[in-house]
Amino acid sequence: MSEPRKLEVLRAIVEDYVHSREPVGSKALVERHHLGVSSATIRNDMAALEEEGLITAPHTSAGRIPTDKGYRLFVDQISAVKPLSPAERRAIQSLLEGSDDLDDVLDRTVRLLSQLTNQVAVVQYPHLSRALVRHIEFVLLAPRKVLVVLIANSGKVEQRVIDVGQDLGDDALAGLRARFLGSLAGTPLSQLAQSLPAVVATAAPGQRQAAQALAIGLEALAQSSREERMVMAGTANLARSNVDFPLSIGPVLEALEEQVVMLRLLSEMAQDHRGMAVSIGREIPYDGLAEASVVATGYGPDSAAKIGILGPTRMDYPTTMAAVRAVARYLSRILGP
Amino acid sequence: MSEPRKLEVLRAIVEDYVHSREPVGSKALVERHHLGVSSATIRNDMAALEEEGLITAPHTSAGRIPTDKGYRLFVDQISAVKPLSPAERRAIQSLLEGSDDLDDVLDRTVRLLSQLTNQVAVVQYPHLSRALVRHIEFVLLAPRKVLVVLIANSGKVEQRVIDVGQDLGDDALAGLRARFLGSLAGTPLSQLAQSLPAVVATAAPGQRQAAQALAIGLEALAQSSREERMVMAGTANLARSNVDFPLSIGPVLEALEEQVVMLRLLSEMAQDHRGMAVSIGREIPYDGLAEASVVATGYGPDSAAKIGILGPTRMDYPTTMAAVRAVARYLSRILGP
DNA sequence: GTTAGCACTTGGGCATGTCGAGTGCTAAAC
DNA sequence: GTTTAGCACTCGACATGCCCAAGTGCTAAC
Repeated sequence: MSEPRKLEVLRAIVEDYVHSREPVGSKALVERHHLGVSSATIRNDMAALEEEGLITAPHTSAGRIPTDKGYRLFVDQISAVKPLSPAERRAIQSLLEGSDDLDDVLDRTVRLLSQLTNQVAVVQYPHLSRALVRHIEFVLLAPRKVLVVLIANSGKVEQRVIDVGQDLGDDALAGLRARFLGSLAGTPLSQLAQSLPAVVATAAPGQRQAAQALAIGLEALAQSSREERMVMAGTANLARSNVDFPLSIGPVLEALEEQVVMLRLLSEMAQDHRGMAVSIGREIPYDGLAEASVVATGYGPDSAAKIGILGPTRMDYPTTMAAVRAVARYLSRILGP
Repeated sequence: MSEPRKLEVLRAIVEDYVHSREPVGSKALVERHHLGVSSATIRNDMAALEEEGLITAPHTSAGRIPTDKGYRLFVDQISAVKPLSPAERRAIQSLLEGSDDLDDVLDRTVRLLSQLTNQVAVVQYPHLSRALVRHIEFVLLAPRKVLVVLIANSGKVEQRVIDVGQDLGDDALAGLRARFLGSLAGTPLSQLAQSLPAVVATAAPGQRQAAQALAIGLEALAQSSREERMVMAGTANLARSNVDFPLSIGPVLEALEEQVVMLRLLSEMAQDHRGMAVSIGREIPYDGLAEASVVATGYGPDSAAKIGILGPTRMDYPTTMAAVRAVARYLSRILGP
């Protein structure tokens, strides 16, 4: 019983099963693939693979299907990332060019990726922790309500309405703005919290309370831009692969809607030597996604933010990985410096 | 055959069917409701109702289920909007208080509404057409790239990066900003387009090109804040009511994702005398939503923006309408002046 | 206008039987 | 030692036939 052939059999099982959604038997295998041995031999190999926990039989006299572990081995050792078709490359290129607004780019990107893969696509907003303060704006909305706007050099804008706790004139507010902006322009968002007290201390005593409130508002903004967000597209694809989620897609939709879950998941995925991160089935520490897999990769300057797809474990990993990687690369290029 | 009793029969059919999801027959009807007549009489009434197209039988020897038209009559003439339970009122109140950031309020609101109704909840961002220009900010990102920020008195912020087409210093940009802001502060967003050319005309000839580009950017921002957005929650509820969407929920998810569809739908729904807007099944001019109903109502100062839910036609309209209305009222109060 | 009674329709559930795919095992062949 | 052929066995998928309960529509009587 040769080891290479066993892997070959696993590969064939994964490919056939992904293609047909039906448990694949020994006979069908020798017919569809020219393995050069008889079905009986394959049966022996399959028994060994089952012994190792790589495949399993849904019931006694059915073919075998890959387990999570089987997919894992397949992804790690067997499959090669398929190149995209020229048509797909063109689609990516044409769809992502001609727009420089961040929201817009990300929106187009997820839609594209979901169409390309027929799965649910997700993309994290780029991290801003190493972004710098570009501009600060205070706008008086009502006697004590101030709209605080924080603009980063990345082009990201965060805003919030806060109650300053004391009446404040336009002039006083402008003065505070100048004070804050003068001290903080160019400060990394990540260090904003440390720098704020010093600024507050320089404010006139009569404005101290307001200055304090504004500082808290700014800190919250810097915080909330580090606390990430994501965009998503293609949830309708889940319905198509209804059959692949035995329990119904409810829990999956819940997970997707609870963005915190997805964001943590994406953040914690480790990339392999190819730069791809793949989590399969129960490897994902979230019950609702026990039948799902996530394929993701980093993008942007330091590859800190992730883009990826979520689909059933029974998925065409090579093609999907190729699409994710290609889209991530184009996205990096567009957002690039 | 009395007309009032026929309506009563329709009411009973709708209520039972919504409750049990099973076609309801004449015998079960007289048992569950004390109608004071025999099943044979009910059969006659049902035949008449079917004649009028208000109910239909899935197959020969099954009970009847309401048609879209039947639901419509039920909603318009028979049902009374149920009052919410005190617990629900409390839930609404406690969940929506303690936050003044628009995004946050809307996010909490949809989540709440989707939980309350067990349906998909959607809410339009408030219209800004009658909002006024509060503040304008230009930030130089790169030699020719300017981030244009438009802040309305409603607290809404819109931003975009534009290419001004010529190199511009910080000082020049500040000058342009003062010029724009001086002329436009307080202008309704809806009239921004008309006012812009005059401002551009006052710019120094050397900055004319940039001023023009900035004006176009501002106009686009005013436009894009009228072009509305929406927030959504509770899509997982669709999976629960899987059975009610015979074809699968795919098309429904597609419609929801294609926000343009939902926004048009919400905008075009007319409210009835109670202030509620209900679209049932095929009344919705979108094939994917043929099995769905939308219950919505306006909120905010002029009730221009809508909040509502989407679910299967087989839904508990009275309770749902009550929840939507209650949430809309609380939301109006919170956003109110 | 209402009721009782009855013949008729029909989908759903159930038991039964058959078929085919697929397995595991053993013994022989290479 | 590995591969192959053969065979008994298992089990789900499918078709068939059957019966039953629910429900209808109609007619005639109240």
